[in-house]
Amino acid sequence: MSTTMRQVAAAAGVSVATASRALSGSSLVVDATRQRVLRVAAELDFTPSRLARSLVTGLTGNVGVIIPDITNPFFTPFLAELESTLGAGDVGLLIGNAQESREREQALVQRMSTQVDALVLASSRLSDDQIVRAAGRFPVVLVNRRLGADVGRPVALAEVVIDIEPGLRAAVRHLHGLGHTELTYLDGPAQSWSAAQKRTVLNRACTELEMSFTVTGTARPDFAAGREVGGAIATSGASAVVTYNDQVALGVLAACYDIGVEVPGGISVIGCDDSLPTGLARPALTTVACSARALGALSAAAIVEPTTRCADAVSTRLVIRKSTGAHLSATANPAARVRAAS
Amino acid sequence: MSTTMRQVAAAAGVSVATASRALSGSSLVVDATRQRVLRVAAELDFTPSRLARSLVTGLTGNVGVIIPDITNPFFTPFLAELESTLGAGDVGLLIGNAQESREREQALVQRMSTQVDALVLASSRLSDDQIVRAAGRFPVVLVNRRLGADVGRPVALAEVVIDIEPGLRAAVRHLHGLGHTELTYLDGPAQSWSAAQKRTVLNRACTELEMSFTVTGTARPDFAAGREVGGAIATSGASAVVTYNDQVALGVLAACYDIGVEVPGGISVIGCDDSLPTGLARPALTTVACSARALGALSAAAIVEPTTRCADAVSTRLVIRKSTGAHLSATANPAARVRAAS
DNA sequence: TTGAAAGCGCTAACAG
DNA sequence: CTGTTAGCGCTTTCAA
Repeated sequence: MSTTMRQVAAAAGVSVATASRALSGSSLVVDATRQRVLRVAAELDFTPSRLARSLVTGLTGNVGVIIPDITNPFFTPFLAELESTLGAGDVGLLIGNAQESREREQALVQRMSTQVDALVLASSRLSDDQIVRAAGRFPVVLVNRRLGADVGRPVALAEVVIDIEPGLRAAVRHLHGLGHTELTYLDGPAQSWSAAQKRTVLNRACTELEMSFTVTGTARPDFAAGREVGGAIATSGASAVVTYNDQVALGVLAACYDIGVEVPGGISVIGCDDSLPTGLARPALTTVACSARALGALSAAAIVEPTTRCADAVSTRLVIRKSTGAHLSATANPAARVRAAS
Repeated sequence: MSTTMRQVAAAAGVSVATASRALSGSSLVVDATRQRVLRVAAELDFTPSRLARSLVTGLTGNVGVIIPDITNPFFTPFLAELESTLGAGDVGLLIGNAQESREREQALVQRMSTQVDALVLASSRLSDDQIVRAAGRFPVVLVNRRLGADVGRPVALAEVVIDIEPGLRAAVRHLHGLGHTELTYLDGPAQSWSAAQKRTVLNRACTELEMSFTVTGTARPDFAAGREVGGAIATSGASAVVTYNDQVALGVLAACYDIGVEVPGGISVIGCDDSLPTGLARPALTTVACSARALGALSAAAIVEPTTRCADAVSTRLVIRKSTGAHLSATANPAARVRAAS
């Protein structure tokens, strides 16, 4: 065991109460005493036990964050921002990786429940019910997800979402303006709220512009998954694809390259997030930009000052680069888009 | 506050001690009683306080992990593996992002010290001294870093490293066999132990094969940094580059593409880690493969069974793909490698 | 300004 | 098998 406050108090010739006050910077202790206690504490390499302190104060000083997949590069800047913002206020982060599993996520919530002051659920795969129940035990910040309209919203629940509609609508308008009459959406995880959200918005936007709309699923929202299905989409007659995120789009780009479909000549590709470093995608990816860091900052704010009970949202906008272009061969045989070389 | 064990005990008509025993699955309680306690606990939605339990047992059930940059895609599979392995044994993970700063890392160690059973320091930027001191307070697993030979090794310290030498040597031999007579190493963070390690090994290997060796630094070990310096290297007469990691290599590839230097025609590029999904790099990247997940598994093992005090290591091997090729124009003007188009 | 004492929620002897 | 008792290390009344 390490040094306890009792030892410090003894060594400094004061009571534990006084030592406690001195260490916590209370004004109810005369300066000379404080100095002495502090010096002794330093000499003894004393670190106060958070556990004991938490037990009596009821505050732990850390917040839990649960994400579906720590391997997903969208979440790491989110976490980094959350951590640096919160860390400045000396709160620690307990990070849980739910691995896209509801059971695992629930287990993590359970496990964290007694050692955090608040919980951030990012892209949660839990049911509305489970979330409401959690929010009954401690403050919850729901990120990139909104509760159904029918459930009673608990007081201790904040929602931080991505306002995807403007960006996504701009994307559809952009494609429409380029002469595309159809759109394929390469979807994300089945349980994902934001995937459903994107589906809905795209569907509506396409309907309004009289474009046909198709949804195709992927196993996981990553490069490999995009690459797996990208080829089939490119050769199936699709002229424009919007993907769940940039990783998937990158995979589609790679697939197109593999089979010799030109982008944007043969097919236009639009990603989501703008999470890729400049120059990584070839051609440069047109995408619905949305800052993961901003999402993290907003989430942190929702914890620090739970004043604003209204739903916060980070904005999105279309960033047009080189992966989208005019729809040239509307009536041509899809196979014609495949270069002879392939 | 939530339900306490005292309330459960009262409702079940037993003492707290019995309730505690029933809940912790002790065999010293008759089955009927246990059932009753368990039922009541479930009804009251009771979750035992980890804090209180930890305070008395001295065990927290969580381990801390500190990494220099959570945004670095090498660490996320490492974390994922660590978490899933450890999580199976019901231990929680406290993750700290040191942001490449020694001060911040030390602060995290301090903060975690009273709420973890062990600490994993990955690619630590701390001084040997600080690490030894930490290991004096609780078990430490040092990952991708080794203490200097002169410091007294504490008992509670395990080292898990990457055995980079075989892979890196194979890389140099590979280039030598291809006719390259010089090698440029694009280095990682200044404080990084593994960067120094790579420098040393490459230098030695080059000397042995009578190849000239140059080291160039980057700001951060990521794509953007690689892209920034990649162009200068490609046009400066270098015929072969080994990078600190795959992200940097990817940046170099992008830079070469930008300025029109062919890979491997104009320059050969070798990465480290093999962390990129298949098909991401164009051309496919020759790399010194090393599994971050294996590193995570080994680290987890070092915590679960601290039996093996010997240094564990994950192996590396050269994976030859398409980014390395014969050194064609040994005497030609470097500028000649730049395509006319650029 | 300081100290003594109570207690946060739980576990672990020790009796019964 | 079960209850009583004593703390784990700290904060916080309440007195002095």
